[in-house]
Amino acid sequence: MRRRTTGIREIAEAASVSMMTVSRALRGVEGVSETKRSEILRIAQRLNYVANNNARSLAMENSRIVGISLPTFANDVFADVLSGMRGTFEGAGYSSVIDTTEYNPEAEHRWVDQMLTWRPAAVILTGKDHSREVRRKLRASKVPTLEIWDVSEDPIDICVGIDHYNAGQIIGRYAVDLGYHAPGYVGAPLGRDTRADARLRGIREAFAAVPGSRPVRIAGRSEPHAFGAGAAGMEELLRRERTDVVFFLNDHMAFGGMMACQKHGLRIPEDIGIVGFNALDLTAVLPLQMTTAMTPRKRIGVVGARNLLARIHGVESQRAIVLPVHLIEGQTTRPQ
Amino acid sequence: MRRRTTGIREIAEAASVSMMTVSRALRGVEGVSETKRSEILRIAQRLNYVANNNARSLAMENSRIVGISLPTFANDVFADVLSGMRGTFEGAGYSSVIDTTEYNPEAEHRWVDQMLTWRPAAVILTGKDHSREVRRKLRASKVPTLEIWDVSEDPIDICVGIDHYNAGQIIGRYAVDLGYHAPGYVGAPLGRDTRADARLRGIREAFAAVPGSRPVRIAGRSEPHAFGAGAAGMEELLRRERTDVVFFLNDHMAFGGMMACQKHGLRIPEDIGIVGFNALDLTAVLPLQMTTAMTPRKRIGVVGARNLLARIHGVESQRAIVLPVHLIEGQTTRPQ
DNA sequence: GCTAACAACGTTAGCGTTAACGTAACACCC
DNA sequence: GGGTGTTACGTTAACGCTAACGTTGTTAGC
Repeated sequence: MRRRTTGIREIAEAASVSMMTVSRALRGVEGVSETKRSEILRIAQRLNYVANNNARSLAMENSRIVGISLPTFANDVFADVLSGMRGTFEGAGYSSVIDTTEYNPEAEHRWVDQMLTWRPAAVILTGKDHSREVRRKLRASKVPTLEIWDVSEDPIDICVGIDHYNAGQIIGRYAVDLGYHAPGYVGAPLGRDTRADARLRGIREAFAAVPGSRPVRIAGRSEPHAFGAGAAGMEELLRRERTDVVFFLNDHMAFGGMMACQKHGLRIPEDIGIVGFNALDLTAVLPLQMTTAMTPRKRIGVVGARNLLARIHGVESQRAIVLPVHLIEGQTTRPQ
Repeated sequence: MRRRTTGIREIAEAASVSMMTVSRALRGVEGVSETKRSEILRIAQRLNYVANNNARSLAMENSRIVGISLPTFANDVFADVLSGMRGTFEGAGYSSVIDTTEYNPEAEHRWVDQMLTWRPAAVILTGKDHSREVRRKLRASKVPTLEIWDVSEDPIDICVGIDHYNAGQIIGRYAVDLGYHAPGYVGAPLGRDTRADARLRGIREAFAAVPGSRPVRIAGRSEPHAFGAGAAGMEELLRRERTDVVFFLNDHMAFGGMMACQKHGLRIPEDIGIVGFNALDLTAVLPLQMTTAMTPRKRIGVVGARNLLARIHGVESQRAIVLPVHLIEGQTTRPQ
């Protein structure tokens, strides 16, 4: 039985020191003279040494991995959140392992099971709605857990996000104040994206409070591609009944909806109002500035990562952090 | 010194069998009677057993992880490629660990170093251009390696992608055939995205072959957001000189460019032609079907993953696979 | 009734690393 | 010169799991 790969034992032999000294030298912890350390590093390099993280994580009973679960990559929102988080983690020496659930709770459950077998330093989930089992397992594992994008009064551990219901109210009330009274909504099928559902409730609430307003008509599309789904949802709404303002799940869908309106000869905002969500890059280049809500996506990532790092290091902090959403009064709704 | 977590030893004691039997039962390999297997699984469940992948990977000297390196998440192209790959891997019991390099070769190098410490079952890189060290380390590690999106005559191991130079020629020649002769290009700064650079060379080549054509004027933007970058690049081009057709790095940038044209009162396609790339979802909802090139993104993912799996299982296959790109003759260039 | 074959287990020896503890050498201080 | 630190190491025993091989019991075949 022969050794095949070079490990710290081989380095130790080559340097005539103990394995422990090599381990210390490679990790950069104290207890080794600078002379020896640099010699050991040189030898490691020469032997093409590649550390074995599996062995390290086993010995330390915890890995420097942060697991991140997102619903989808096909959404600029999560690209922004990620870019906010990744930098912070990498700076602190953690690697992130990302996966998507495609809005499927079972996939999330499987992912958590799989993730925990790696003994991660922390876990990040999207949203506040998780199966009872997922919550139980994460809490039992004692792994620091961060929930992002949505906020909960009873997070698994800590959470950072926005209040989606309130965001819905904000854009809903704005439309109400502009005199709209026949609202429509185009999003995903109910139950799929619970954050979007919460916003819809906020919008409904805003209109329900006004006498003479019709309830919000909804059309839900589950296509993976936002632009097409927005256009298709708008078409469906147009076929079914007249609305004077339509809210969309996000800006990309809203743009798809605008294109459908244009195709049908509807002028924006004269004939119909359009309200997006998120204030994505797209909205800035349109000839009509879109009415939408600016969500602090990058900040959610940064604040979340920072708090989670503190949590990993044992610092207790605020369990739930709500970041503000700002309305953008654009030109796709009628002027005041 | 006490045991804290429950491992297969605890299960073995509770079930009055050896650790090895538990290991076999949990892994679902043969050598255990069905009666015992189900009993062991029940006990494992009851004891809240969570497998330890670090220990398993250490013992097996290889993990069931596939590392995937992408340039960015802020690009629908890679979301499509990913969705094509992920399904295949998960079906085969592999987890994917995704990271982005943000087009930075050093970040890629660091990522490879980090990845190899996990002893992955395979590694996937984007593009064919990697530092000499990265190539050496991956080859020395014997880890099956797949390069996607671009193709190379000398891949590290295997590759699946499209011929970007040829794709550039295809859209370039199409524009030449339509009679355009003052071309422009809006993309990323040269050297950042080597695939886009190859396409630009193809476009240039197409125009260079035609007498009377001006060389391609270029504008490069490095903003992370495609729509804004496309608009800004177009503005820059308009400020500098007249062009009769503009190629963009991708469809989203092209749309940004179209909006800039509209702002300046330029009609499409009467005053200026617009050519995108990728045939993303967006192009289907526009009132003017965009002239672009359809790239087989999902198929790259599927074919790549399948070939890589074969490679993991020791099956030798074609080292380089080139998939076709189809021109979409839209309405943002003048009719024939 | 003996052997061969096989299924169903158990034993042993690692996998590469680190934590915890031990030790030798030397300095320092009255 | 005895006690007390401090620095720079070394030794030992895990960490949780699996590969390889060994053992036992049962059945089949003649």
